[in-house]
Amino acid sequence: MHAADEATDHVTERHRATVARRRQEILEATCEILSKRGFAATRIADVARLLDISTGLVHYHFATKDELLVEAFRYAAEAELRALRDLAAVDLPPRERLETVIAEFFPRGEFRSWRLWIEGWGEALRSDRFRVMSRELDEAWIGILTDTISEGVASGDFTCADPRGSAWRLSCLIEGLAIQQVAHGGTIDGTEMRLLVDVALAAEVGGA
Amino acid sequence: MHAADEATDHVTERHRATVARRRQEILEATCEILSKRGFAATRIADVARLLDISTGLVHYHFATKDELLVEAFRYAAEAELRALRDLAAVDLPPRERLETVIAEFFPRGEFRSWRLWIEGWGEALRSDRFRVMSRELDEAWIGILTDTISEGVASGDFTCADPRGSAWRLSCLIEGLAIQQVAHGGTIDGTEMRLLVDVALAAEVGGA
DNA sequence: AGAAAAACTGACGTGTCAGTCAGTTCGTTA
DNA sequence: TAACGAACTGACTGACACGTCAGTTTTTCT
Repeated sequence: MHAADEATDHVTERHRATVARRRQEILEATCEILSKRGFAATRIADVARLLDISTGLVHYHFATKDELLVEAFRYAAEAELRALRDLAAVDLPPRERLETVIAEFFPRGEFRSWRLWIEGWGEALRSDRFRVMSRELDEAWIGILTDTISEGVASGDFTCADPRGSAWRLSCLIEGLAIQQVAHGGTIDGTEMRLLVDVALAAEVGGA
Repeated sequence: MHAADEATDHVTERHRATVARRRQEILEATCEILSKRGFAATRIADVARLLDISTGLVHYHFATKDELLVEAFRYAAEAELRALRDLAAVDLPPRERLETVIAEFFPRGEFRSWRLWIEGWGEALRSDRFRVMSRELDEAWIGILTDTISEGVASGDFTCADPRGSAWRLSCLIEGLAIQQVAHGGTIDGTEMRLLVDVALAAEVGGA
């Protein structure tokens, strides 16, 4: 299920791909390159080489580089959001659900998603399409968080006067801390980050 | 004292500039372009045109584009940090000092600084020089904030068990909210942002 | 004044990369 | 199996921007 595995799979089996399949492969590969090189330094040729296809084929599926990058970002964003939604729907006590969802949001591993979001904010400064996407993604995430908190309040597990406000504060706090960890390279490590967020969490929804 | 004014000044008076003067002009102009176009799309020619000088002259002062961008970022960062330090040193009651410093840190006007920081995080993902700079800037800012809180605790104005932790939480919260305002274009406006931060502030150092 | 140094110009060389296109391979349908 | 169209190739081009450099103008020094 990992990106690199999928890519190699389709290099080894030499069949031609359907449009839908190939598009997805290209989007996946583009995300990979994107999170390594960034938007500006990502070249069509990089994506093509990773999949062992021609640059022409990339243009066969995506008219312009801009379209490719926008679609790739959307592809990653929607996958991430789906994962968060699924976790928020799991049948668990509110506090554990909130824990799980927040844990998923935290930077982990190679930080691929977070690298993309950070890049995305930069693009959003200038591109309407990116601004709208990045914003919608964030608002959907806030919605999930707000609902999870509200349900905890309803069940009496949480104490919180303003779930939406708390959701914004928690989300923005985590975003800021993620920047420290991902972009600044360990000013704050995972453990410290957990501790800092736990204190805020207790203040927002009541102690564990 | 505004960038554009300075630039025009030196177009009208036709004397040649000293190295120090010209360097500063170029850095100022570069920041201007940078916050508008971003790192990737900023061209030497843009900077030259803004100052009405040749591209050759820009290279006369800065060997490579990379050096120019790094220096420009550092120039902006240090100016911002100086402003924050000055405000933190003003002789006022702790709470008002904290208010003033945080107000300066908030996004205002055209968001020039915040646009630069957001861009800078993206660069920091890949460039050691940017990572170090951006990180040092942030740590210095946390230092200012921590000291201001600690002094308030010492004077009995604040109640705070962990000034450094509170400083990190407040700073990261503001960074996250700034992203919403600057990159996402008003998901959260200035007033909402104030309210959200005020609640956190009360939780961190005690109510007003 | 004359020489030397500093500030500055603008045309040019060079490498890069998005996007095009004429042609090729492969799978499917009749 | 022949024909047709979808998937694919890779060489080419046109634009663009960094960095160079030979030469020019201005200032400073003696």
